[in-house]
Amino acid sequence: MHDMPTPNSAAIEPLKVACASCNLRELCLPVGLNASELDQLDGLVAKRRAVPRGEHLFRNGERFEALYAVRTGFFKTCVGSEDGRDQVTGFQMAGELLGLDGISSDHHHCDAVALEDSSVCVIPYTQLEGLSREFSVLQHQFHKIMSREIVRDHGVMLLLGNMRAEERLAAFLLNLTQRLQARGFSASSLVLRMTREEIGSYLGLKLETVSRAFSKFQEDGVLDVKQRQITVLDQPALQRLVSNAAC
Amino acid sequence: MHDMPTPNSAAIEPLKVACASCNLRELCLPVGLNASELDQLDGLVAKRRAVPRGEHLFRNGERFEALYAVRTGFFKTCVGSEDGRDQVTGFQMAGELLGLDGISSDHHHCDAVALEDSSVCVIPYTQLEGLSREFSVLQHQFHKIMSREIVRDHGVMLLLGNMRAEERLAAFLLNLTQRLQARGFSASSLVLRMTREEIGSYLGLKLETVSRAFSKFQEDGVLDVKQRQITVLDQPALQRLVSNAAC
DNA sequence: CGAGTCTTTGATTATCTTCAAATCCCGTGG
DNA sequence: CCACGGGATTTGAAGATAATCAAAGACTCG
Repeated sequence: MHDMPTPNSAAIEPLKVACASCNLRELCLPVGLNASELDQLDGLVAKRRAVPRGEHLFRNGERFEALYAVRTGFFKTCVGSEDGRDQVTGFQMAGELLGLDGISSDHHHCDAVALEDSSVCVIPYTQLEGLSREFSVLQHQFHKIMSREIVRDHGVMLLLGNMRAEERLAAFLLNLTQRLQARGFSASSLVLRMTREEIGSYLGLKLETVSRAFSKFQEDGVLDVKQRQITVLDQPALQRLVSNAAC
Repeated sequence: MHDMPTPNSAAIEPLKVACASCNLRELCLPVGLNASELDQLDGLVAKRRAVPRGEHLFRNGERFEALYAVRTGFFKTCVGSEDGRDQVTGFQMAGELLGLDGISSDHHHCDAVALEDSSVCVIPYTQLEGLSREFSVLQHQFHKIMSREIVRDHGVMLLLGNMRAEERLAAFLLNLTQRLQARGFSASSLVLRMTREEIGSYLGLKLETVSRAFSKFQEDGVLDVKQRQITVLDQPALQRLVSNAAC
């Protein structure tokens, strides 16, 4: 036994990470907290965990103990149908919370997988409940995050229920660029961390259909597509596709 | 002006309704509370509101003030795409909570419409946050309800993304009968409160497709369909359809 | 009883999936 | 440094599923 994290399992780092100095604090759980409250939250978020690309942060059925805030990297969550094939339910980037589904039954209801080398803050759930009984701002922020997830899911249901392939892909790309922009990245240039198949699973499409939609956007001069390197050339065109959905 | 509720607007009844004596307390927010806690929750849930069939309980964009627990009746919630057509995101029956989407931004993000004459308990949200800071059991129960909604939504995403028409309808009917059974109704006989179009909107299908799926189930002896009166004749067949989905 | 809504059913069409094969790309090891 | 291997992506052709269009029939509510 030695101190190095084993290369093939998610390493636990007992490293202290201060929410107070985290550049994600305006996107994450600490929104609105004052200095003293931040300090107490930091006492709770004592652990960080590294998750190498391709590894699970947690699996469907595992006991739920903590929420995870993405610090760096990129995740997908998927639920599995009983026979094996699965549905990607979301992609999570820095500042977003993973594991909310686990509260309902003390067990996780989906898999969370890192799509690139990532690290997360571990937020022990019982302690979070305790602290949010003390600080109404934290309580409210936590509730807002859960509610936002519900609103997001309803948006995905609208997408899956009413939109056609190209409209779905347009909505997906706009959503991604918006979130990247909120984190200081370009609104027009992005590198996809997921495969066509994972995009397809999220959008309720087969990978070939996703690929064809990308090609169509390329032909139409809406996107420049170089494998996973995407440049948005005509954002209004994407917007129009989404707005005119289900006409 | 007179005391009668106006027939075309949801009436406000200042009637005291005791959670403590409500036969839904094992399905609703009060789960796990002791007598004294129940009493305090009752102090908060002071109002009941009647919503006639076809009326809105709240609308997309309205200010969010309170959650609503369905006391009697049946609701649908829908989100609208920008152009007009909308997606039903859920059907709610007795003991289920409406309005959770509103927490995220202090405004409702969907419409809630009564599908039959209904009544709800009004739960002022700020007060609920206050009380759940005092009672950890209430707090946890509330979190579980939000988390359960997220898990449910992920299930719908799986349905919309991976299942074919008949599989979707089977999953829908099994879900309905399970919830009705939990409320003491028959697991094999039910009256649909929604139109084929509303079912279709929820399932991402057109009303004709829903109708054809019902006819197919009737032919195959899986269901007896008399308009909205449905009898499940072969529940295992429905289960198989759902389990084998996306093979 | 009648109007209007809801539902069913048939025929045709659009969209997406499936199957298949070629190509691209990245990391690895020689 | 370059060739190789395997996963990822693109593209084409054929087939399946659900949408659309259309019309008739059934039920509900006033």
